[in-house]
Amino acid sequence: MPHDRRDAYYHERIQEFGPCYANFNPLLAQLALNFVYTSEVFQQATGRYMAPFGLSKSTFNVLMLLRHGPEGGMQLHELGELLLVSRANITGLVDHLEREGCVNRAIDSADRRVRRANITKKGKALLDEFIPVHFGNLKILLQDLSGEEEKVLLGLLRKMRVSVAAHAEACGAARSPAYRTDQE
Amino acid sequence: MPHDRRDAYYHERIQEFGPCYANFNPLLAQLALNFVYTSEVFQQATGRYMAPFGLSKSTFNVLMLLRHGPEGGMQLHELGELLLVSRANITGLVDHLEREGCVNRAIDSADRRVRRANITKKGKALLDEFIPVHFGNLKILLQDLSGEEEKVLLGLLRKMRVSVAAHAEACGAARSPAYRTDQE
DNA sequence: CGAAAATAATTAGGAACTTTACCATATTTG
DNA sequence: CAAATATGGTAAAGTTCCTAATTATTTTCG
Repeated sequence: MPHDRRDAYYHERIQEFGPCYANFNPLLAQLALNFVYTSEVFQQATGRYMAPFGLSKSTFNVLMLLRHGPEGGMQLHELGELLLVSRANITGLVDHLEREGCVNRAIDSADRRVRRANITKKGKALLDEFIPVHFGNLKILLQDLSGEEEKVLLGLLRKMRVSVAAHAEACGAARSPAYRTDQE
Repeated sequence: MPHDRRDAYYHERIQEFGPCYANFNPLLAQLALNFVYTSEVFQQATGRYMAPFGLSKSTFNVLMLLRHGPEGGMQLHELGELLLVSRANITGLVDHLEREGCVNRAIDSADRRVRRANITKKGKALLDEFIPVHFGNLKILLQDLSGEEEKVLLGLLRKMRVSVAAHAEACGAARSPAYRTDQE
């Protein structure tokens, strides 16, 4: 079943080795290891062609949310919640994007504590330039999956995420720590 | 289809917004965004309960490879290749694990350039303690997926990884940069 | 109303991970 | 043996992320 060396190391011995443990479930074990591994491979490949555009996974996420999110921009606070990072971190990310002119901050007229981050023309132009490259590369990278497989994978990823999010509290892994520490 | 706000933002407008772009494929776009998002949620949840054991995604990967990898340990160089990180990075990771007594380095008797990293008793004991917790938590986190779904997901993740790895070169995202810079 | 609590964002300080570039040592090759 | 190659390590730097403390603003409620 495995197709490369790292997967093979995990696979070969986990079957005989696992049963010593309580809670052992070889399928879950393989799934977790392969999920992390696949995400490393995928994000390394995409990161490689993002870098020349001055984008990283995080800054791309911010720009995509601002572009596809609600009109009028988003509160930094809200961005942080969606991206699962602390407010301190989102401040830094927006600083970075602001320095490059892709985003601006505006004080919310209704609540002056709030800063709304908006994507600028330059930010949109950057996405306009990057996204076709991204889509083209995704088509290449994922070419061995059929459309049907992509659809199934997308559905399972969503289901997995919802499950993990719903049950994270049950294993002491509730929410972003940034929102835990303040609130109790 | 989407089950949360971040996914919804992407989903709602990408359909109408995407067609402006060359290469647009809404399925691939959703797949990429959801893959990254799911991996953030999953790794945040697992990271939360790993931390008290002094483990991170990277150090856990190293220990798992040393435990399940070949007898006699692995070359640092080989570890780096498997984990897709530079030699400088693997040096640091092994330093860290060595400081904590979970790993030791031994000079290879056949080739004295080579250091072999081995997992120690303490490292094994740490895994012995952590893995049952990990498996228990995985069972909780992924409880909304059926066994069949887990099997399908595992298969698709492997297929996706092989595809990405095979075609990474075709979009200028060949190998770990560490192995590119030195070798040409 | 006005004091206390809550909320939004920032700053400061620091840890972890990662990279590139360079260096030291050991091996292989011609 | 000299040159090229291979393995590891060190140094400097950047990114991402965190916690804790601070500032400004708004909300709550006695």
